[in-house]
Amino acid sequence: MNVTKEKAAENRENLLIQAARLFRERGISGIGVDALAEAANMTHGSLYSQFGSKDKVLAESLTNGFDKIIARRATLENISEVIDLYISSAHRDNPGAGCFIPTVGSEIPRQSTEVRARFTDIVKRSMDLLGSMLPGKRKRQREDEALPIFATMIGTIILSRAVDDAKLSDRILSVNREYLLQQQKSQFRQSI
Amino acid sequence: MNVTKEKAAENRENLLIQAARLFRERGISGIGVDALAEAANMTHGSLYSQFGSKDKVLAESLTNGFDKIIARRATLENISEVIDLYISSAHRDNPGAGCFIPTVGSEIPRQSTEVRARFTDIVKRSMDLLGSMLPGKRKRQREDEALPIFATMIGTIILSRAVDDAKLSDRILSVNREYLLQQQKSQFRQSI
DNA sequence: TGTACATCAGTGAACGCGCGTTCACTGATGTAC
DNA sequence: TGTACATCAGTGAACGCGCGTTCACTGATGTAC
Repeated sequence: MNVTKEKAAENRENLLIQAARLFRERGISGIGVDALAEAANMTHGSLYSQFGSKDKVLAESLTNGFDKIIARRATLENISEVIDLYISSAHRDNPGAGCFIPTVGSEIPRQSTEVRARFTDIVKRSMDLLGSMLPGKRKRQREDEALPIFATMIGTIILSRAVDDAKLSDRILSVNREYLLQQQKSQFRQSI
Repeated sequence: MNVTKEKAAENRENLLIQAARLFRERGISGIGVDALAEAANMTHGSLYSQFGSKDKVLAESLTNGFDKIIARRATLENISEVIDLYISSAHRDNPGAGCFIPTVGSEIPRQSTEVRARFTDIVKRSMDLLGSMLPGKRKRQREDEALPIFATMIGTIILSRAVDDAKLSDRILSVNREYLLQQQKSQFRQSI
């Protein structure tokens, strides 16, 4: 080893950070092993020495990236804050730092067993997190309350990014954000 | 020409049908020109003679495919019927015959100007169609009512397809379908 | 503490393969007279 | 209606390129004595 164990771990972590960004920016089949390695100042051979395959890089970067999103948002307690953050132009315009689901979600059905399992875990943890901010009595009930909100947020970001018309994109964001926030308010009134 | 104009138009139409299916089944970057041509019993050279590029095939197949979905569903008048059809295991399990948005939506931001324009047109026509089934007084208002429903349907199908757990997938479908249908009912009651 | 050796992260050339696209050519269809 | 020619959908070899992966090798770090 011409590098300390510490340095190797640092290189590995750096690769995962770049990979998480690039998969979200360009899609799974839109980024190659060479480009992933280069973004982390590695050779592709070094990437293979660390991970063994592109698929493993994807699997690891999904979990690692999601952990980082959660850590960054640990202060959020209110579902309305989450809705505001998620359905925002900042999120729409920065896929590389945002949620994995709208960026790689439609490629997941064609991925390996391991990648699908990791992705499913992300979905479950998201349901759990959103559910913890909702008023239902049982965990299951809270998750069920979270599901339509979750799906709406995902669909909204996909539409707002795909559309070729800035005004329409802003409209999609604001209409759906207001819809979800309004619904939360009336839900809250009902529960008093 | 070793083929009549009629036969050439038929070949073109056939290619578009196969392309619309394959783009939805495997994603835009997941299917190659050779495979597209082969699925329509063409050579890739013939495809280039007809379309000039993969991008043009995609652009044409988006519009052509969406027209066909609309034609097939011309009898639908009720938003609840649309929700039932869209958020169904049949739709989840047959991406090749379903809506384009959950399958290619996240790849659209990286496509050509023409493809993005075609896709935006599909989004606008979908908003218009869903809006026409909603009670708002003005067209704009009806579209705004349609947007959260539209986004929820898209997000729901993406989640249900991506997830590696049949029970969870079914649950996502049924919870979100019931949510939207229930919401329509209460909306309807309010409007009487 | 000094020496000998094992480890293994990282290097970079090379692999076969499929990608999107080009191009010279074919030959039946369609058209002009 | 018959003949000569233009059209152009379709053919298939070839292009350069990037893909994911393999592999023999390097050499500083880490370890055993």
